[in-house]
Amino acid sequence: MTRLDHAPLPKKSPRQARAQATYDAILQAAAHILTEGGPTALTTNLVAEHAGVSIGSLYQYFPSKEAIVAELIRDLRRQMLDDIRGMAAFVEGQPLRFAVARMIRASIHHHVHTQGRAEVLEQLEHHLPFDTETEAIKTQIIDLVAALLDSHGIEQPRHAAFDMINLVVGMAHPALHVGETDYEALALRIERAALGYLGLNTSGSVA
Amino acid sequence: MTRLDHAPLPKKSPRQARAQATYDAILQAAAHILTEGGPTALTTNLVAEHAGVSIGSLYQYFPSKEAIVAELIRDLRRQMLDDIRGMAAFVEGQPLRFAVARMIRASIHHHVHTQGRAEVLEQLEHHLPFDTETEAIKTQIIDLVAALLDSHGIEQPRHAAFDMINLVVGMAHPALHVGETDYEALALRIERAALGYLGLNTSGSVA
Amino acid sequence: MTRLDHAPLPKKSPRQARAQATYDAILQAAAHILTEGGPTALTTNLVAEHAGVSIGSLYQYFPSKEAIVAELIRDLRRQMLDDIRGMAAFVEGQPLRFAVARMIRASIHHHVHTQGRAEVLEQLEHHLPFDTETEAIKTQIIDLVAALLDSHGIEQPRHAAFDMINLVVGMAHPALHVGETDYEALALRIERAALGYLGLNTSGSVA
Amino acid sequence: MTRLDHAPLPKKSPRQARAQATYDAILQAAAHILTEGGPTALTTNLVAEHAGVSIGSLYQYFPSKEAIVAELIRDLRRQMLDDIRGMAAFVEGQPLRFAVARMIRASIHHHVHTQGRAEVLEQLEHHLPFDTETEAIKTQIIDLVAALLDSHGIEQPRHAAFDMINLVVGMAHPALHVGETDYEALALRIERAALGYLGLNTSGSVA
DNA sequence: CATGAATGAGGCTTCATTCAT
DNA sequence: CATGAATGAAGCCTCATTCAT
Repeated sequence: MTRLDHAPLPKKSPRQARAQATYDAILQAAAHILTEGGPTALTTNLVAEHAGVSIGSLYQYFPSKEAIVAELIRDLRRQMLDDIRGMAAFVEGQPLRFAVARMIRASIHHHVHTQGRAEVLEQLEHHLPFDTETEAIKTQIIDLVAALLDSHGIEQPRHAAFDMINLVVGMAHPALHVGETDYEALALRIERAALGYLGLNTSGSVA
Repeated sequence: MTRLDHAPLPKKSPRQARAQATYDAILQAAAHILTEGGPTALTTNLVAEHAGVSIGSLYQYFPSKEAIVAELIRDLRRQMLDDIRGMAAFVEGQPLRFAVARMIRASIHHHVHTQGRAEVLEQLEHHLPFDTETEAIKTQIIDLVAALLDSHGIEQPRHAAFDMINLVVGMAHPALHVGETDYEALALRIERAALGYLGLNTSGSVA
Repeated sequence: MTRLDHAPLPKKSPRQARAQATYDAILQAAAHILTEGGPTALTTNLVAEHAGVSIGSLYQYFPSKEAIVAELIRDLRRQMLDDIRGMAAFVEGQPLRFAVARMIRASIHHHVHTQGRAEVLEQLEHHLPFDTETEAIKTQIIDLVAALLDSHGIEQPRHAAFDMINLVVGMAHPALHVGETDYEALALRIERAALGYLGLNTSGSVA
Repeated sequence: MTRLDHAPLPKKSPRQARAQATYDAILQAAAHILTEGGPTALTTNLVAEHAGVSIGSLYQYFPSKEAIVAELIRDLRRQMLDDIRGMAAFVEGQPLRFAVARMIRASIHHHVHTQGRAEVLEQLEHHLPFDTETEAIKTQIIDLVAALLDSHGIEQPRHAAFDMINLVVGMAHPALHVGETDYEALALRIERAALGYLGLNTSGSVA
């Protein structure tokens, strides 16, 4: 159960257009199977079939099944980072309340958009060898949020960023999972908790 | 994709003392393997071996591997319910702030106590057939918290209970996973979010 | 694949009434399971359960599963022999045509009466070690029929007896299996073949 | 106890020459094991071993053990149908006596040729889910014989075909099983019964 | 490079049988 | 003797991966 092996990287960077297409098809197929059938449904043969390539070809592009999952995770994290980057740029110079509101909506949007892919992949990530790039991205995400909080004078910004992300995800994810569709109402509820955490007194009370 | 099958129940209730010991040993072994090696490490043969019984004995008590996991989940939920019951009784008549503080500590304690078992089991629960008892317990947990919140005048208490539980678990769980050991500090941070959610203004600000 | 081992005999002759009851209950349970669920449904534990005894007790009376089946087969053959004996006595001194007619009806009756038990048991018999008693009974059955035929001047009576039995069973069994319920019509059809075999010209033609 | 499931079909038709060889080897091995050791000897691992392929390969071509047996049965029935077709064409326009004689010899030949495979497979067929193709073939066989009988003015030709087939098989099969090798003598005995059944008076009597 | 046939370790489960109580 | 807990060999099957064509 070593957790220190080298993370599985894609075997080779696709040089040609066709190769790139195959590569992408495999990832898409894997993502699709994962969201539809869960982790146990993800078999290399099924992925190859869905991707319309032979099992042999699949192994040309990925050294192992884990490598596919790892790449899926990296993709997701990259996209997350991009979203957060965009959001951070957008709220630059705006008051903290506004920034927090944006962040929460962005998070909800992200979850809805990736429709459950995030859930399964995060589960699988736990049982994958440590991946440098993924960790780097996660660090960047924390850093971005921390910088944002720091610029508003929040103490221990990295700590706070960690908590904030967990708070938002922790509340949004189960609600969405259970079928909640009123995203704005959900966002407002999460906002109360987030602002409370940050010590920004909210005007009214639920009680 | 049926989710309506019969939930896997233990096959046969142990009548002799020896049987009870075997039964317990199997569950303990399974829990141990799950926390140490994750879902993929959980094989029936390994469970039997760790439990010090034959594979045949394992199948005397559980009709399938899933049934073991299902029972583990039920155990966890029952324990959760007990903890919450105790907590609810303890905070009876106390102010909401106090109740919330207790609830958060209880939750953290529970997580620490079950050391990650909760995480894996919740993941696995998603891919198991619907289990009436487990769902019943979860409902009772929500009901208890909802009643608590309701007694303090919180609006939409069931909704709030759902959010509160996710908030607490969502924040506590990753922090503990990452190795945080200052439980009191963690509790205080979660408290700020919780009180904010409930609209109970906190005195100071982080900023 | 030796076929020469000793046939499995019941472990001990039951001396007491209770023992006899248990012994019978086991055989009945086995017969029932066999007719209902076929050979694959016959497991020792299930037999014990149906018989209302513990698996340990079952093994007090029968040394193995095969022994149960072997006893079931012996039972069936004994009953067959009895039926044929009765029939042979009944047709004593009657013309051959009459005897044949009786024999056919008796055979059909026997099959209907044991409702499929005969089929399954005959199949199983092929894969059981040679059983002296069963073979002895089968010989006696042939002998009885042969004597009957001989008394009517049929040549090579043992050979003819063998053929006659197969003819009757071979025609009756599939027809009954397919659901034929007009036993008399079936008997008449078989009779034509039997009489033809024996060289007793039938009055009319099907054509 | 459903009998309405899909019949087990071979999983994947072999595209390469190597594949076809593997496919055939599996079926041959299964047939061999079945005739030598009976149903209980037929294990997937043994089949794979005898076929000289890995167990994985076996499951590339057959989704289950039952599927192998089902295919063996279909093979046998197809071959039977072919034999009967040839025989029917051959006796076209010939007198019924001649046709019957041919049919009986063909049947004996078929049994000898498939050396007991028929016996075991017919037994196993009872415990297999309904197979459309097999049933279709059986119907065609009956139809062919019925047409033959009908062309000779036999009443209720389908009924008669059913009886005739059972008569012939019912007599031939046990005799051959018991080791009879004088096929012509056997054929003549069966002929007497068959002609008797059809109402074609035989010249002499056994008596 | 693509293909897909082949591999085989290993997972789940059954069930005849033994044996301590 | 009865009980039923325990055993474990052995069967069925999956699926990640390799390799000849």
